[in-house]
Amino acid sequence: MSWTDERVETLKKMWGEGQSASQIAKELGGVTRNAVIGKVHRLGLSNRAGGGGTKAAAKEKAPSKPSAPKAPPKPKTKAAAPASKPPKEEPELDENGIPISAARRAIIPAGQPLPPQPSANEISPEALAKVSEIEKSAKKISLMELTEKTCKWPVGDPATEDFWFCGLPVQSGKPYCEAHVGVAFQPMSSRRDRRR
DNA sequence: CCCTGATTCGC
DNA sequence: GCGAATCAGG
Repeated sequence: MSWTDERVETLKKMWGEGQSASQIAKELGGVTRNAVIGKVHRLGLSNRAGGGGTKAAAKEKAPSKPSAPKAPPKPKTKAAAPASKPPKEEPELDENGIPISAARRAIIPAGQPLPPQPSANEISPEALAKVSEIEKSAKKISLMELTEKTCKWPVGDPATEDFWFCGLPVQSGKPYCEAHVGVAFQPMSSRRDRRR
């Protein structure tokens, strides 16, 4: 794949929207996130702030190897694991030693945390705005499509067709994407004014 | 371990 | 110019 005008345009657009390099790479297809990042740099828009030339991101990398011709710095020696591979799918055990049935996995892909809809909660307007924004581009996946890596934030009314899960990439080990993590784990400052 | 972007360097 | 490998961090 080459960087056609269209692809570059998509790249710029998505990068401008704050999409991650990996997401952009996935969208474009045929490229890795490295390729995307590399292109971003070559295009000179590595910094999303840009505006004023504030080269704040002056990260000093250790020059490291001024003279180290052939000194394997990273012996990624992944010693070939012998072969203790009981090919049979052993019933994976839960943290409590409880076997997890495949059926159960299918039903509840990533766990059970069905989040509370903070509906009328007082959340940072910014966080809410962010959520509404990302929900527009949410993948709108179904329950069955949830994985450990998809945001499990439910949107809409489960009793209607107008119900789906965010599905965007989760931040880390969290069950939600970054935006939803923002509203899901609110520090604590809602019910404080309950002046009794 | 998952992920991020940043840099280097052979192609 | 390109992007894999690597680095440095969250």
